[in-house]
Amino acid sequence: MKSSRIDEVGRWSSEELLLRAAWFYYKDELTQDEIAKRLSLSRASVGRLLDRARRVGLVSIQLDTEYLNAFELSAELRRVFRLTEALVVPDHDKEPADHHAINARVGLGGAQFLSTHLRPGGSLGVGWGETVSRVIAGTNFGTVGPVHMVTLTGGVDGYLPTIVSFKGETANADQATTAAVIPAPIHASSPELAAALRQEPTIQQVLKHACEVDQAVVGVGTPTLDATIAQLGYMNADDVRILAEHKIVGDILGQFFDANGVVADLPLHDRRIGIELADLKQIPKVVGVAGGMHKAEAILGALRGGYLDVLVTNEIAAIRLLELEAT
Amino acid sequence: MKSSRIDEVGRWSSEELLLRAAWFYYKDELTQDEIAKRLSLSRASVGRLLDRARRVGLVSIQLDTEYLNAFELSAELRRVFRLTEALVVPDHDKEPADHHAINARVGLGGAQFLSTHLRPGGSLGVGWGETVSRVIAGTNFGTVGPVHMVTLTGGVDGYLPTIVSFKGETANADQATTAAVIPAPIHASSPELAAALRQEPTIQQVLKHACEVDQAVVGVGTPTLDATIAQLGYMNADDVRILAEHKIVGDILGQFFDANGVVADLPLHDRRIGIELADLKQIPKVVGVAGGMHKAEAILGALRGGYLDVLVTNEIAAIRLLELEAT
DNA sequence: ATTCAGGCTGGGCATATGTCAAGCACCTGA
DNA sequence: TCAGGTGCTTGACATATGCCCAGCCTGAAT
Repeated sequence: MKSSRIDEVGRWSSEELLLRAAWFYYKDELTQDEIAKRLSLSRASVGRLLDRARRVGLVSIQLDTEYLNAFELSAELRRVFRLTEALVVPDHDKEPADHHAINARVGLGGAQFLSTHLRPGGSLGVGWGETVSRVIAGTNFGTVGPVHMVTLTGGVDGYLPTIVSFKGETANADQATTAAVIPAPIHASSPELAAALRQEPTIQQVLKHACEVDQAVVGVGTPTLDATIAQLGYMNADDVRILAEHKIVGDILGQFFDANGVVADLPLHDRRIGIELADLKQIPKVVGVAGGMHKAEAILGALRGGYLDVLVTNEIAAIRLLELEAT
Repeated sequence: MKSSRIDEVGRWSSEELLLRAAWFYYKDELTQDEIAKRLSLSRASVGRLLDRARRVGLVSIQLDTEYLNAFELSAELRRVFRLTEALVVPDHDKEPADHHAINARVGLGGAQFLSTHLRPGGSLGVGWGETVSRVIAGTNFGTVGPVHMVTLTGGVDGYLPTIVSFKGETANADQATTAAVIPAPIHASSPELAAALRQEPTIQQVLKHACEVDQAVVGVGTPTLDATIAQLGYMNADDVRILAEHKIVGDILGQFFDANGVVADLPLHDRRIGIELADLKQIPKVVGVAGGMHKAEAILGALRGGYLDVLVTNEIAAIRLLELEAT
């Protein structure tokens, strides 16, 4: 038994073993038992191998874009808001789920979108927020080929560690897929500090790249205390009050806008580090990822402002958006 | 029970239902039981839905290109034969499997390659043969976006019906993905007829397009009676004898070449309808798909002739190729 | 050399999945 | 209207998978 394992398995590296197991299972549709026999290990080990293969992203499951677009709500969103594409992830429960769960689900939708629409060798601007971070975490860059990622704002210290950390996860992806990160928070503690940071050559350079990416993925935030941006301390109750006075409905990349998507003139913006929404508009394909009933008004503002070319959202938000726009 | 099914499920089209089930299962990782509950149908039905979703290609499973390339044999093939890429599909059994099984497996590999390397809006030349037909059948064009396919030779009446038939399978794929087919067999019954067919404007036009595709997928055949081309009656025992006299090792698109990949001057070629191997060389990325011990010499000839930029083969053939080249 | 921690392995059980035969509703043609 | 057929549902069963636990090996610290 042991000798046979050395003969059979021993000469393969751990990665080759993973690959073999995954191929046998997902392509040849062998059962775990059969794989175990052929590889001379226990079925449990094969199960563990497959588990690992899924975790590291060796295997990825995608749904057909055609079908996704055939979803009725998707077609309506495209028509009503003149979007290039719209992806609506179906909800299962009627009752409102918690924000994090929604973000995770919609993030998966964003990942699905990127996985099928990213072009190798292209550049991808990465926005800020929990949902975006979910998107990046869920996207399998290995299947899509080398991509150059650039952050569109500061805020690496918040929700974006996945970008940096993912490089080590896959075997040698770092050769291919690169990431340029703005080394600053999204909001500095004072306007002066923000201005100083914006002058930094390293930051300036990334900002310049950020304006030139061919695709970008951004979240849409709400002007409330439970928003991630507030939870992380970039915004306090006073700020929220001011936002309410200005009739702000939401933000993208930390820039707040009203129901028509017009960016307001706010003190908060002076402390911000990142590209402007005007710059964002110049990016050929901007993918907005946001879901949940509570974000409907914010998303609507973003759509009216024309910042998004593609929207990834969930069912309930899509329905609400169409209701709001119909009235 | 019945009324609830009408309420819940009745208003969704069959396709939306399919999509929902697939999303819940593959993205949200719900169990079939949970999906059944939420969709108000039986678990068995959900199972059937998922089965259908897989069959029509709504869901597709891909392996990470990085890992595939990390496979040791793949790296060696690339190095030794100076290929852009090489995909080696692992074998499970030592004993030689039957040709059809090998073609199916390697074809799946080709499909995996195309799925991750096709570019939407691009054009794909499609060669002739059982393996190529497997590749096309296994490739999910829905996930990759619109592709324009062109046949590189005649022979639709033989092994290529999948190209035509697949259009009806997916919902509205025909809008996006197109296919131009040379309406002729790969070998006409006489040189005169072949010449006449080659003059046909419709055929000429497709041939012209065929030379201009940016990618192509072709098989590699052997000069033997059990080859598909012979089985379908395009070649008889006499032809095979002549091929042997000319020291032919294999063919691509019905053009036969020797161990160095040099195309021989054969009467058989006068009856052929399709682009020349010289034209094939001009295509930026030519993917060769062929596997099995018995095809090693043929593949080696093709590689020496420099016709292929990418090779998809199986393990045993890869090992044999490297052995042959080493001596 | 010894001991301990950590990680991996294989067995066994609970759960999830694939599949079959029987039954039911709906459609069709007489 | 009714008999027969078609296709879908259901429940039950066989199989496959996920998961936990105890045992083993390995490597490091003492």
